[in-house]
Amino acid sequence: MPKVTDAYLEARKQQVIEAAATCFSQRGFHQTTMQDICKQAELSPGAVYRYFESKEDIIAAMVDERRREGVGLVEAITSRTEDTLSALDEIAKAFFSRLEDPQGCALDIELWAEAQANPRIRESLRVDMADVNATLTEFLRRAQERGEMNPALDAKSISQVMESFFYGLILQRSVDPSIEVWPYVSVIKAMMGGTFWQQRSQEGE
Amino acid sequence: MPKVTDAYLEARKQQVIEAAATCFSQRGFHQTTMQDICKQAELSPGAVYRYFESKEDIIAAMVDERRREGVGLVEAITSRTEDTLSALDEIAKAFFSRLEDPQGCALDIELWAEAQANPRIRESLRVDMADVNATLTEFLRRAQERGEMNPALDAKSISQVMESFFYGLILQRSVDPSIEVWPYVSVIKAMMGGTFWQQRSQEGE
DNA sequence: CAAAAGAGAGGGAGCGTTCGTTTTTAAAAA
DNA sequence: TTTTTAAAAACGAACGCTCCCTCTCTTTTG
Repeated sequence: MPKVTDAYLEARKQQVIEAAATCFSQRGFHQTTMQDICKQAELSPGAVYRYFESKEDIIAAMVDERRREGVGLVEAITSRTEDTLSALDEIAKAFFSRLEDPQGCALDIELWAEAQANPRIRESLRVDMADVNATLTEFLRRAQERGEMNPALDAKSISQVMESFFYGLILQRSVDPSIEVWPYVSVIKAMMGGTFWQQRSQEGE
Repeated sequence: MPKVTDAYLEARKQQVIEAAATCFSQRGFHQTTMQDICKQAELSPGAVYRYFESKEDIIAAMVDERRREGVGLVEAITSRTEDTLSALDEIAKAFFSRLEDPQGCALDIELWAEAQANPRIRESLRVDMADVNATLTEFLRRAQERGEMNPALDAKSISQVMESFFYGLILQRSVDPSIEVWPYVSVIKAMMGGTFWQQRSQEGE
């Protein structure tokens, strides 16, 4: 009879996940201790273990949360924006605005490393990346059909290169945060604009 | 009087570093134990600790080794090849051939994660990446001066984008090894060719 | 033969996790 | 409303285990 609301339980879970995310981004998965997470969450070990079975369970929950956040992004934009150029612009803006969150970037990098040896995380990440890539690829393919983009290039590969623009900058900025985003983006625009659309190759920037 | 040759000592050190690299690429830095490394190197803990003061010391030594390997690469190519296009081709070939080494790629990813929380590794990596970027930037700048490339774009940013081509593919292939390199490279070539050189924008691939 | 090199059991610390206890909760009883 | 009550939730000391590293002893070396 004395049972707290589901919302309360959910809030506690969130509390742990957020605390874990903070710790993980600062010290990495395997260097943060349960004590670290407990202290950050202001909860005792006993309480934390009511909500998660193990440390690995917390990692996985945190990954799934980040996954849910990111996946719908490209889908939402490509489905509501019909103009190719402005859709790509929006996608770029959405992706690169994630660079403003250093904790999120640090977690992403930590995640890539963890995925190497942890099949559970690896599979989560694989599905996530495959989803994003499939959506983007389909969008580019339609643009090619409409004659807006060079049809000689493999749409899937183009998506992969576009994703690399983003992943690569995350990595480089994680080592040297002084790297400016804007000049980097203008190079991308020049590359995209000059190659994909059959128009004059010089557009300024 | 009973002292083994310096070459012998050096060989033992190498033996440990290589064993560590194997373990690290399979299980990650913090999940491989000293016992793992000892077993892989076929040496006892006592022997290993004659050559390295700590586990962290082994990690750092391994990083420095990889660093030395990679740094001279771009420098060698840009200094000996005067033709811009063929130099870029060679650089691309050199970089992407590193993808053939899955252990090396896994180590790189592990390293990026480790650099987040480990200042010693971070600094190593930062210097390394800055060196490569500086060499590539200087090369591109000269090409711009010669009028071979669009001078409106920031050479340093172009270098960073080019590095992203490589880093991004390492990451994507670490999660999904079935990704093909060749179609990816042909997209890069289209992007580079169409934008940087002032010539007809359509070249096939 | 004496010093260097290697072996490997074990110390000490710290980790993830458990579990007996205490506190809080919300419904039932007064 | 106020009091009671029993289950849920939280606490935190401590367990067992594993890890890094040391230290003594043995083997190898020139």
